[in-house]
Amino acid sequence: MATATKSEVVLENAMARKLLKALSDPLRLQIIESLSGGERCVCDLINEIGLAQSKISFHLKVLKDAGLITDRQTGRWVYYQLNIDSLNSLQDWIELLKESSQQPSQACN
Amino acid sequence: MATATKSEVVLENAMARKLLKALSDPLRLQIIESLSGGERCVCDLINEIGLAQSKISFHLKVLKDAGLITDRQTGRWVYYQLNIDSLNSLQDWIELLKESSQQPSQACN
DNA sequence: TCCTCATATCAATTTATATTGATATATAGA
DNA sequence: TCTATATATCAATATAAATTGATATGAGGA
Repeated sequence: MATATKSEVVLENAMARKLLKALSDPLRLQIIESLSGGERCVCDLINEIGLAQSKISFHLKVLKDAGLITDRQTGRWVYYQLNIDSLNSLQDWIELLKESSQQPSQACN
Repeated sequence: MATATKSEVVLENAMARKLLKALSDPLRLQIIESLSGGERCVCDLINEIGLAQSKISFHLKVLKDAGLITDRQTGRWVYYQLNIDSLNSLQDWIELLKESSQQPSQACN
């Protein structure tokens, strides 16, 4: 069983909060799922998902601010990619939840 | 590496959507984190989190509807508990994302 | 039966978030 | 330098979600 100090848990929670918020929109999930197929430029996403460019850009920014994706510019194109580290963090957070809920339960009242 | 059929992936996605939405609120995360310490009745949560009862009840409903928690009534008390299965589903969904992003990337344009 | 307590629900309001359409920026090529 | 293209940003609006305070439900005990 992994161990985590209290301050590590607090950090995990803060990060999880940010990631979960960013993942709470269906359109952003579509983007994430698309990016799980590999790096894509914005124009690819626009074609694939079939939505307004400003909309896609807006949601890409939210995902990027949360650390879920990274970008890289080449000429006029900007390529976006999943950030696997952030997915690992989220998995770790869930793992911690599961672990602590397996401990003997507290008295209630 | 785990394998998943296309329809399984679609199901995973639909479930992930629901779970992530429910986890996108800070108060609900507090509740989840509290429940990770074991089963709690509503009054415990109210004391622990220090917020209005209607607020707590509202968010508990959201979490329950998403399948993240279960409840059990004893007399006048209702006890809530984390649903580990839902956490496993979420982990699986993240795992799928990670796996597919490790495959050779698609041509872009 | 009546009262109290734990919890749920509801309507009104507030607050947060997403969408839209337009415009700005910046790069590449003519 | 001028034009076309890719992407980002912004103000206005629309939509969705959370909060509040009040009331309803339903169980247990007097």
